[in-house]
Amino acid sequence: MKPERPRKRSNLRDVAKAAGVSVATVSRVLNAPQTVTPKTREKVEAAIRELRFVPSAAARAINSGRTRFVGALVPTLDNAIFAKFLAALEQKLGQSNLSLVVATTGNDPKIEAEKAQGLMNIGAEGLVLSGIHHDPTLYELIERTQVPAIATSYYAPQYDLPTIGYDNVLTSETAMKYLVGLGHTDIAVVHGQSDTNDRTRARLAGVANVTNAKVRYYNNGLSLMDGRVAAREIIKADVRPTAILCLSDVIAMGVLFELQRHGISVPDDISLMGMDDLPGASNVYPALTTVHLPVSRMGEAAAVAIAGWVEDREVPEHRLFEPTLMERESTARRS
Amino acid sequence: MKPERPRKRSNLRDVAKAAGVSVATVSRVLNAPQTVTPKTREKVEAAIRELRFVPSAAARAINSGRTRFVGALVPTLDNAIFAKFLAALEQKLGQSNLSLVVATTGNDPKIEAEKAQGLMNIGAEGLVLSGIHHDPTLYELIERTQVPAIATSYYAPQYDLPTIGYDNVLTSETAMKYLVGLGHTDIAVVHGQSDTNDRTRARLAGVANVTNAKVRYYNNGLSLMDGRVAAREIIKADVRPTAILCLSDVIAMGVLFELQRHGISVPDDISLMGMDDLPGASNVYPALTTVHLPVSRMGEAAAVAIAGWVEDREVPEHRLFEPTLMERESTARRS
DNA sequence: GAGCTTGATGAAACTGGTTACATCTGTCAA
DNA sequence: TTGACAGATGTAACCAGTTTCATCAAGCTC
Repeated sequence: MKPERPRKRSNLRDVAKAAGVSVATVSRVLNAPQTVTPKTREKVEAAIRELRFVPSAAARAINSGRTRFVGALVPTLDNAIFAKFLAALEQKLGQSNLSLVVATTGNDPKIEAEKAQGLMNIGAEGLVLSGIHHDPTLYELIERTQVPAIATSYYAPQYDLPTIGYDNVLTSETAMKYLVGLGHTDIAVVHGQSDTNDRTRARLAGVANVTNAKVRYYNNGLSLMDGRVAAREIIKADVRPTAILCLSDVIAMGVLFELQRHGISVPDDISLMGMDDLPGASNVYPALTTVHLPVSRMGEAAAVAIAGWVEDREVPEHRLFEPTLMERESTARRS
Repeated sequence: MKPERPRKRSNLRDVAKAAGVSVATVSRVLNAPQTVTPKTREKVEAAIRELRFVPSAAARAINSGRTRFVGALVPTLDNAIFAKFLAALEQKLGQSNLSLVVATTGNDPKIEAEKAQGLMNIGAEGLVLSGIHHDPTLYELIERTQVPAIATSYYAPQYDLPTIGYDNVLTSETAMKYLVGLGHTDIAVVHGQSDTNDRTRARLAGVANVTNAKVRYYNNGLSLMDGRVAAREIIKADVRPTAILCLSDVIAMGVLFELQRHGISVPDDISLMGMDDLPGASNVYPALTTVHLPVSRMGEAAAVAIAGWVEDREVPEHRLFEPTLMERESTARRS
């Protein structure tokens, strides 16, 4: 019952012929209708409808040199932190009439480099990267194509690419100092893979900067389940730490749920602290003390930066976003 | 210190001239290197490096008629259900060498139609929609451009576009029947906006299909905070319901946290059930009884469907994914 | 009625690739 | 020695738009 597929997509010349005008006139109807007499315009518009003409994006792009989309490379969409970032990025890019192509890298620099190449192959006008740890191939790609590229989630003013993000060292330092300030001297730190993730590495460095506490490290990935596994490890210890710092809220929530499961009260029996301030953090019970990272504002800033670079060739400045301690219910003074 | 930006991007002819060969040869070096003598190939490759030549994606696209990306329109990235969907979609599309452009609509059909137009303007080869409730302009766009488009999260075999998704009516019916089976006859149902969201509407219809229980409805949006607000409402009632069914896990978790905050035990004091089976559901304490929707498999199926349509003009079949009851710890027989 | 301006339209060049077809060179068999 | 054939390369057309510049007609002034 479907209408037969027209043998071929019609183009400008087809329309011009059908309307009895030149291609230039059709082009004008499309881009500057007011310069065309209403009478001819209507003829042309009728032909366009008749032939179901849809201008080819590629042909436009070849003339303007613009494709109007940028690519973003993130480790995963599973973690709300990146989803929130992309939401803000996409939202703000829309204001500059730019679209967002998303590619996930699974934290693998090789895959990231491949996907970046793929984005360039389809015509991305700019790249938004996560972190500052990338494959040489990717740097070479950026160098070769001279594509505008910024690094996010990480502030590093001496870095080759403009960075827009946080001082991840300071972030965990803030958290550690807060816990130490509450009297905790025996702290479990739960984190994700540090080998491929520069933010985790920086956060671990921040932890190490605070020397007046004993720290035990637990490395178990970045998921809720990983947090739960870590919690089981932690409570098995002969002498339990008095506080747990998780370098991501997702982990912290996993830890919290597992502690609850074992009847361990937070913060009465043990203090728990997260990092990122995801929507869940303020809503769980007890509400999670954490370090707020303004990920949405960062996403917007990244959008503005890459848009300005792409549109007006304005190379953006590095941009630092301050973390804020969110003191809530999951931490208490050491009893 | 940066090297001066070359006044202009170099193109095929520039390279050809520099290497002392024809444009055809350069093109061959790019696309079929084995057909070119090693000696000439090297000359050309040297020129390419020298001039920092990068082939134009648009020019390629104009010849192949392919842009190699599809667009996905989702209500939001804030809810993990869509993030998971997109993750699977992007992942699987990659296997067909297709990229994914993401656009968020905020559940507004007008915005959705605009963004869809935007996606077409930049050359999307296919569209993946959420749900089956769309603006007439969007249908018109699909009709006019004849772009492959599928609807997801919703199975509706009589729908114009191929649908890949669930029977949302059955999903909530399953949940209701389970609760009734546990002896609950006074159930609170918490849901998001039904005016713009067809899935919510279908789920409400499923609830209404189960008639042997008294149902009280609470409408408060789809966030954790909305769940908490609903919980406060629910416990204010003179006679509390014995079970709460939330038409989304996010809401259910919000309800759970608020109940915990008020010292109300789940499931001893009240049974709680969610829907979707997000990663959080199985990890919270008590683990949430819910209806599992295979969102990742659906995302993969959507990718395969749209890829097959775009690449091989195979119009996909409607595809139904079965929900599974996940009986966990948050529900109990009515005491 | 000649001269000038203004507005609408068309012809053709141009964007940057791919590719059909022609040409040229060299090898080998008859 | 010639013809056949294969392999490498070049010429030019082609994709589907935009844009420059020329042309032409209408309207206005003097």
